[in-house]
Amino acid sequence: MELAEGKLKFIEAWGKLGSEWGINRTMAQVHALLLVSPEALTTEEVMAELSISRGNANMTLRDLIDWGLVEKLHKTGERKEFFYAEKDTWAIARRVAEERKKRELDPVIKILAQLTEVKGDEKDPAYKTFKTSVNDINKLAKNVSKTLDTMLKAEESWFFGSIFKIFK
Amino acid sequence: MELAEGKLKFIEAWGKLGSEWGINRTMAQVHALLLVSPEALTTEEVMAELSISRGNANMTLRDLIDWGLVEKLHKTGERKEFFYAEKDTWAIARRVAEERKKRELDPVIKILAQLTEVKGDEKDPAYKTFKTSVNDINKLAKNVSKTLDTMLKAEESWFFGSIFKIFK
DNA sequence: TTAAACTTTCAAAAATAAATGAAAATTATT
DNA sequence: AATAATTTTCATTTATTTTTGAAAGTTTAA
Repeated sequence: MELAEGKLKFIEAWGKLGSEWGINRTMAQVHALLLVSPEALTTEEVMAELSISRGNANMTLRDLIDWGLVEKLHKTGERKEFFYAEKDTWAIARRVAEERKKRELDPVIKILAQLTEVKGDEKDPAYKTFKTSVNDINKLAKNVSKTLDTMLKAEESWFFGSIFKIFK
Repeated sequence: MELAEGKLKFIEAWGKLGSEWGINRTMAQVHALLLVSPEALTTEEVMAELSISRGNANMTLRDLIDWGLVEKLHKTGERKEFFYAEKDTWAIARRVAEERKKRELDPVIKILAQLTEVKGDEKDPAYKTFKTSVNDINKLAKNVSKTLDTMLKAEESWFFGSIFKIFK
């Protein structure tokens, strides 16, 4: 396979995975494009490579910056802005996990905590089932949260190395 | 908070979380409803509780069955079908992880494997960056996959218990 | 300060995803 | 076998998400 074809396949695959996980397809594609680009790209270049509009490119790049996955660079003598993607895969995974935890998991945990406070008749099966399900999910969510926190603090080596020693 | 209000809040929160993670909002809501229902419900009941159409209820319930989260029951003397949700939170988490891995992660890993085969000029920065990024992501994806496989085989206690001993 | 270069915004349009509901298909009952 | 109950399908409608592109805003340089 040629580089050009591989690049397209990579961008396509990354975009598909993103959209299946609730991330805008274009955002994932722009990220993929920047990931395989050795140099920082301009908005114009992103627009041309992916055939997207200026507005879309601008908003998507801004989102990627918000996610901490891309940084804006200025080249001396150049007027326009350049965009460069963090290339460290482990750092990327951490940023994404961190951001989604904060944006999505944490709010749910807050609501679950409130729901464990719901009072009712202990004899009522509807109440008992509600309470059990909410309590169990709450416990799971808190454990996931705790595990993520630990992973986020850990170094790359934790994931790529020693962790597997505890698995048979 | 009253049970009725709590139930609504739970269904709403579960639906929102689902939609943020690429799962149809209604599907997550139907799942939430069944999770807090002590008895198996009929299609009619699901339709009424969530104000959705028969077609929607039917398709959603079928999807939940495909995901292995809900089972169809038949009550003696009753003509219609009843739907009951698996209540074990750990089992639910495992089913979801397993299914998404199979449906979404595995295909991407296949593509990444192909992309590591792309040949090119080792002097070309574009090629070098492509190769490095693809290789790194491939390595991460395979590690995630391996970790998930191990978790899927493990027992609940693994997650809720001993794992935390390795964390400080 | 003016004008050109560039970036951002956002209302409207397009694309995509989800829901409806009535008809068709299936299944059970008499 | 006819009919009644129930489930499934799917063309159409509705809702949601994403993209566009032109206008407004901003920055830089002469």
